[in-house]
Parts: sequence; structure tokens; C-alpha cells
Amino acid sequence: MRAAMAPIMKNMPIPMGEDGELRRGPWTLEEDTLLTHYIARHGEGRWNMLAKCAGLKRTGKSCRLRWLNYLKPDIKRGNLTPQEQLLILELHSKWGNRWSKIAQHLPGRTDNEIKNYWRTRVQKQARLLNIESSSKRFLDAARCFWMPRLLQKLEQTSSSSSSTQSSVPCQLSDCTIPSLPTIPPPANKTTDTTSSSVATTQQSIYPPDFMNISDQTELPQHLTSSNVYSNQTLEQTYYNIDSISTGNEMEGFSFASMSAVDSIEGSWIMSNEMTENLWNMDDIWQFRELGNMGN
DNA sequence: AACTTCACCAACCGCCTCGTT
DNA sequence: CAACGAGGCGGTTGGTGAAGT
Repeated sequence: MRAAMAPIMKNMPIPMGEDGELRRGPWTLEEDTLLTHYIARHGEGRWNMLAKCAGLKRTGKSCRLRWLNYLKPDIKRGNLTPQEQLLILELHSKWGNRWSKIAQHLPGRTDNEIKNYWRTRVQKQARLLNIESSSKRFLDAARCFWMPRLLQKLEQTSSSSSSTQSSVPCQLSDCTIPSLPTIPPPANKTTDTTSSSVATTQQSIYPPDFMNISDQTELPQHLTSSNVYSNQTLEQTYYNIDSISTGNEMEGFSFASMSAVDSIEGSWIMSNEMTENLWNMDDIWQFRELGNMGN
């Protein structure tokens, strides 16, 4: 961590040298236009040179970042789809914080975006579970509860069968969970009218070996970029993890279980935040009990 | 309505790698 | 082979708008 970062003033110029000052901070529309037009004519690369030739008072690095993370035409905007979230979870479990490598499998998404997603959403879940997000325990938890939950949501949108129940076997250290708790459909969500109206029947969208893709293994078909981006309905229906989970997790929650959880681990924190989380109390109980068994 | 808290994300930084001289 | 510069990467910060009080 930097000891003392100088406050970045908006568009504050910094000394550049002989021919002017370098700008920093948010990009203006004019700068964006300059950069876009220049790259359209001359292509990317040689960023320092590019910055000068384009008449931008920015560092080459800044130009590159702006282009790659924002201006590039194929940048995909909007919240990550469940498929993309799943893919991130799985790839992160394989590669760790190799954001650019992960981003290569999510066309249109930048490493910066994925990194932000991880830090704001995923690490939040880890915090609430009192687990290091980089630990094996959290990976187990993600695999056992989070991924299936997302997959269930995907299934719900792609199948009209309301009785469909996920039964993804998953491994937590050395114990196996035969099936996952059923997630009730979103309760009375005004924005969620599509999940029950999708009237197609199809087989399970995830293969049995989904949880074990290796470096040599092709990505699951449903998680390939073409599929990820072909399903606009899904994207419109489920914007992000939080919105998926924000529903009636609290319906199964009791203060008795809360105090019990408290008694297991004094540091456990229960807050309103929890109610908006992916992990309902059943999940937490299941995970924690399994974790104890593993110890 | 005013204020506070929180989540998101654009943009920065330092470090590392790689290619060129 | 060393020095140097450009580009790439991951970590971090701060601004902003939304949500909550």
C-alpha cells in the first residue's frame, strides 16, 4: 500500500516537461474523441507516441487504459450475467487474481471490471462468511452454494418446469453434499416476470464435470463466450448476484438460528447486510457444519 | 429535505516482463 | 549482457450516485 497518496484533483495538471502539462483524472469527451479518432486512423500501440501525436496531454499508460477499459468498441457494458459470474468464480479458482487471463474468457469484459466485481461482490460474501476470499474454504463455499445457486437461476430461466430441483454434487474438502437446498422463486419481484414465463424445456445446462475444468479442458459450452452473449433474456432478467439473491432468503431465517450461529463463532456478524446476501442461513449452516466435519 | 453510509467503478500507481539497442 | 523504454498487470484509491436514516 502506498504510504501517502497525493490527493488526485479533478483534471489536475501535473508537470510534463518541455511541452506542457500532463492531465489526469476523469477523461473529457473531447479527449475521448481525440483518442478514438486517432486510433481509428492509426491503430493501437506505441502509446506514449500516440498520446503526443493525438495531441493528448496524457501519459501513454493513461491512454492505453482509457482505450482498453472504456473506449474500445467491443467493450460490453452493464452488469455481469450469471453465466459470466459463474465463469469468473470458476476461473478465479483456477488462476487466482490473474484478471487479464480471466478476462480473456469473457469477451467484452475488461480485467479491471472483473477485478472490481471480485473485490466489491465476491469479497463481500467472503467477509460475511468470515473467510478469506482467497482461501480454500471460500472456494469450497462458492462451489457448493454460490455456483449452484447461480446455475439454479440459469435453469429457472431456461426451463418452464417449476419442479426442477438442482442436485449438483459438490465436494467440501473430504465430504460430499448430495444435493443443494431448494431456492424458492423470487417473491413478488416486480422486475422479475420473465423467469416463470420462459416456456422452453431443455436438459440441464451444466455438465456434470463443470466443477472440475482443468487447464486442458475446454470451457463448458454454456459458458463459452458465444453462449454467454447470445442470451439477452438472461442478461435482462438477472442483472447481478445481489439482485438474484435479494428475495426471500430471510424467510427461512430465525433468530434462534442466528444466536446459534453466534454461539459457534463469537466473531460471526449478523446484520441487515446478510439479508441481501447470496448465502442464506441454510447455506451458512450447511457450509459451517461441513467445515467443522472437515476439521 | 438534509445528512450519512454504502457500492460501484474509473483511473491511478508501482512493479514486472519483454523487446530493443 | 546490461541498460533502457514500452507495455502489461494487479493493487489501491477517490469520486459519485443510490440507498438508507
